[in-house]
Amino acid sequence: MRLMPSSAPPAGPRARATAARKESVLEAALSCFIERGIDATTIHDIQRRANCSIGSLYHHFGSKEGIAEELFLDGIGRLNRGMLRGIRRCGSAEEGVRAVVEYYCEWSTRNRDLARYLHSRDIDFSEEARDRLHELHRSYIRDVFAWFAPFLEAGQMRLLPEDTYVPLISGPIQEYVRRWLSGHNREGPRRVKSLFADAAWAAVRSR
Amino acid sequence: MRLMPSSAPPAGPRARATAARKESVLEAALSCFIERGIDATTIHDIQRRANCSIGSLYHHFGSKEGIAEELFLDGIGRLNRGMLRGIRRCGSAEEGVRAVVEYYCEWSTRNRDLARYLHSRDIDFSEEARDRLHELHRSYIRDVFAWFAPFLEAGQMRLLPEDTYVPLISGPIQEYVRRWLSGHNREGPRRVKSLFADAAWAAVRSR
DNA sequence: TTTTTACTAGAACATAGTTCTAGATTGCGT
DNA sequence: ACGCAATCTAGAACTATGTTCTAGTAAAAA
Repeated sequence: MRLMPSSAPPAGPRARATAARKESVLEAALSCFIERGIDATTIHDIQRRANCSIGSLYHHFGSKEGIAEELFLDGIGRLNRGMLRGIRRCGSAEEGVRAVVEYYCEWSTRNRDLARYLHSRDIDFSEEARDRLHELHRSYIRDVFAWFAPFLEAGQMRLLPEDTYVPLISGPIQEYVRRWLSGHNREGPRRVKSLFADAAWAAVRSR
Repeated sequence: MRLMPSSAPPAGPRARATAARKESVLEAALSCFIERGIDATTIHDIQRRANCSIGSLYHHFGSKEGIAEELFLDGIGRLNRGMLRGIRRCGSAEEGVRAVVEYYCEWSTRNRDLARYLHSRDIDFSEEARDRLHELHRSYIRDVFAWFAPFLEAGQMRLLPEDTYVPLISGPIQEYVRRWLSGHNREGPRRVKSLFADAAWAAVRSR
């Protein structure tokens, strides 16, 4: 039995081609979903735009819903990883909290379509996808809290119920971005970034 | 030509029956959507549960999407009206802000299914439904701001970009509730209600 | 080279949203 | 009371689309 590097980019040319194919399908799906809506997008639309066959789609994703779920989970994964990198560059709790808000602004502006899609969280995900999502979220939260823990213990931040930090810190900016993406607000998030960063820090810093 | 009271409950027994039928369809649709997801719910499911015919469904709502949109808009309407009633009972800016947070907690707890559905905002709405939603939202915001205006002018609240008040005040509690409804948080919002009310007021009161 | 696995292809199928025509019911004017 | 018009209901027929299935191809393993 031969061991493979588990997380690094897989070596073989076959595996590489597969990954590229899946990637191109997700890209095609995203642009269709944004353009016409999820329901109105047919498998054939995706297939045409991704230049692949029906069989290929079903081989890799199992169903249309499978594509939608993968796109969602993949997007959340990217966002979380980027966020963590941003946080880990910081040297204080305040910097960390502000980084969360500011990174979210930047990321949503740079990845508008994906951000828009991630805000359209459906009831429609399968049990399995929901579980994967929860697991993804839990491990992300674990990492984030691990980073903040020392600052919490050092008394830089208030002690609050665990579940309230995320809403307090990123609730406002998420809501702002959501409104912006769906056309309610004129101004993009960059203009109000520091205002929301201030508010986030004020909500969790110790008094 | 006979004038009708425009918003009051329509008089005729026919109109009453129609309203009841539509209501029962929306109720049936909601329970199906929550139980099986929107996509997995068939028109026939709704029809069976609402005890009506296919023809009737299409006569009143035009399409499955039409039902979903109506349910959404109707829900938002209820929530907004209740919220406004709550706000208008208040006598100060602080009371008003706290009322927003607290009412949202109460309403979401009492109307879990509907709240859950309202959080599943789709990309899939039609242009028309999106317009109606924006109009609904604009008129709600107008009313809320009209109530807060005197307090703002009296200097009880900070002067901020218009689009930021809603996210600052209700962003955190909305995010908390969303997480709770989709199973991330154990505790319902009632326990953390006053914590979020404090934070909301702190974010917008003048310093 | 042979064998096995991973992948692609697209025609055939089945399911579920929608349309359409006919008919029932209600309210109103006469 | 009666009939006309409008509103509403019914469900079979139709169509669009998600999915399955069988066959075939290319790449890795033995």
